[in-house]
Amino acid sequence: MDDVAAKAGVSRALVSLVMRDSPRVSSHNREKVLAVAADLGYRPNMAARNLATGETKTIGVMLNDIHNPFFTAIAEGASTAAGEAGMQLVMSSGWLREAGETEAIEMLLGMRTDGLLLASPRLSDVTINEFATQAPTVILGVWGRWENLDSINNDEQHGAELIVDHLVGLGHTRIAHIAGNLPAGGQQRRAAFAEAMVARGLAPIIIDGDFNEESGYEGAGVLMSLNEPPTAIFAGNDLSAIGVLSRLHEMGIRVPDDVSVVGYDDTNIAGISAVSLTTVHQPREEIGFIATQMLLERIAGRTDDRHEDLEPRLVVRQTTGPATNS
Amino acid sequence: MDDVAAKAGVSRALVSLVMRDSPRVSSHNREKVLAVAADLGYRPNMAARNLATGETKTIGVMLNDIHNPFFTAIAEGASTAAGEAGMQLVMSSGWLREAGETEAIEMLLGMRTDGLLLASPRLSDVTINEFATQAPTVILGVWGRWENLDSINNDEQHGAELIVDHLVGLGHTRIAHIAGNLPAGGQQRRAAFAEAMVARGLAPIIIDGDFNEESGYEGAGVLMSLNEPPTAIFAGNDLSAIGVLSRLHEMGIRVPDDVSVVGYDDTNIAGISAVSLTTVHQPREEIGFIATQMLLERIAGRTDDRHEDLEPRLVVRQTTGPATNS
DNA sequence: TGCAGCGATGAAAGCGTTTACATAGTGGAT
DNA sequence: ATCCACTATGTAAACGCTTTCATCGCTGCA
Repeated sequence: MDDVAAKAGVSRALVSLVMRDSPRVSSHNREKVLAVAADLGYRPNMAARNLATGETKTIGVMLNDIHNPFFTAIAEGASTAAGEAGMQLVMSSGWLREAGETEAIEMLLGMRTDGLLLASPRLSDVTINEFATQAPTVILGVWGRWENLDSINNDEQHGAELIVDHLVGLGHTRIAHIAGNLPAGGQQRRAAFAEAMVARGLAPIIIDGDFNEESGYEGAGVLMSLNEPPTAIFAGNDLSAIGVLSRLHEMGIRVPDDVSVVGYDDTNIAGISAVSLTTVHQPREEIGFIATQMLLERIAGRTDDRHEDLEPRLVVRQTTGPATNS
Repeated sequence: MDDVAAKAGVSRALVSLVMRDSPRVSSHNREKVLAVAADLGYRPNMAARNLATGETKTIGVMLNDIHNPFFTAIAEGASTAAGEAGMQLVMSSGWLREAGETEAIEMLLGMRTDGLLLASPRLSDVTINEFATQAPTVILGVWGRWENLDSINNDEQHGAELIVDHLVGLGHTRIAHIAGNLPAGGQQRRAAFAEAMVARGLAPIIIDGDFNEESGYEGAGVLMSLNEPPTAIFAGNDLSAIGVLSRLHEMGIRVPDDVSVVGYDDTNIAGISAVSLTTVHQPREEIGFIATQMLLERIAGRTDDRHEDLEPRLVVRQTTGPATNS
């Protein structure tokens, strides 16, 4: 900074003003300083600025799993909202491991991002509430007892009902669910499914999994080897539905002729014609966008907790069809 | 920090030593300090530490497009390598826009990450070489005249030959390529394709696109409306191949009966049974892993440039088949 | 008894900014 | 000439840590 000031023939203070583009600088000097800075490759040291101002103009995003297009879409929405507010995004992924998430969040907290956006963390309520005391936080995709943070969620109840109704309407009665694994969410999706089934007098078939392809793949294998295999499978999310499709395909089981498959999230994979997965739509970019706006409000000083619920919508494609009587 | 020192009844210096887990601290005091720190929710301020030490123990990763599973796989490999070396990863995405990439890199440079990993940037050679003077840099996925940085690449020449040979072997002669858009790469893949075709006495059909679904979708539409449409389409990467498949499906064109489709990268989408895309395999995680190791070496002081070339391998699945005589 | 070595201390400088403040120079309007 | 608004300057403190250095008390060993 000294170098720039010297070479531009102005004071350090002025350079500082220019770098923060303050309006109280003559355009003449502004340009001069910027030119010299570019020439010298000078770039303000964010660490120093951060130390001095106490803010980083950065929001930290922890994504449950960067492999899942659902989360990258959320990141995209977040990026847009942050950009509009002149903020940067720092992303980190939990890599589907609890320890990975903790590390990622610790890092973000360590770098003192102005806020924290947690996309479907698998940590416990308690842990998350604790993190939330350290920085303005918005969490999305999981239900829990939140304190001191905003949340934005999908109405799991309704989503599960949409799916069950759709399948029941097609004549299915043996419907299975490959559940995902999100402790903090209190297994809402799984519970909602069970409830919806029971409410219709049907027995919920549920096996454990995780929100990835492997567990869909494994789960489908398990389910189809039952004495009375299900005629429809509701996977925890699109990714695991893809796994289910692969396994069924390998087993020579036709979809939807023999078995119907439903996902959740409506990621772009679901829309591919070759896949054409029936799923529940969630406005992904919008979720990220709104969540970030809520976070910005919180950073700006809002202190009351806000909890938003988004209505899911069923998208019927070609992986669901009438049940075969067997 | 003062608070922790006070509450633990030790000096600030000692707390500092503990936080950096220096061996010169008695285990008694270490535990005590750690306990107090956890209790108080104290976490060293990275900005301050960074200012004092001049290093961040962080490597910045700029991904061409976070939506593309190819890049997230690379990030995963990078994360593993970084983790082993006690470093953190900060990711940012270029969102397929040049300005987005510049911003992302500027941010990483601003936060003074110890190194820069650029995954298929679309910026010009000149720009990238300039950035590389500011921090140890490794670039991957693009060919260019690099100075002062390491690179790791795919042998495009060979990859294109594999594809062309495969298709020609199936009897195809009208083979089209939907090119991607990476200025710095000098359009290597496109050139390699053209060369391979010409070498076999065939006319290369090439249209412009970008490495995403949309451009595959658009491109397929354009290609199939030609008077003499191609019998095989080589998309720039898997993502755009997916777009091609969708468009063909919509147009009622059967794959591979009417038209064969080939991708590039062998992302996990390609492997889905429902898609089963013939493509060229690249060891994604490994690329990220190796690139990060090279970067770590560079950070550690190596100054000579290293350029690695990885051999591609054709994975034949079900989107390619014999050419129909038409 | 003396000495080495270890663990700990306290003080102080430094990292690169921002920020507040007091000061000063330059026109232009009055 | 006088005054004001505007732009710029110089200084100094502060941000929260690391690092160095001289010092010190303790333990155990020769």
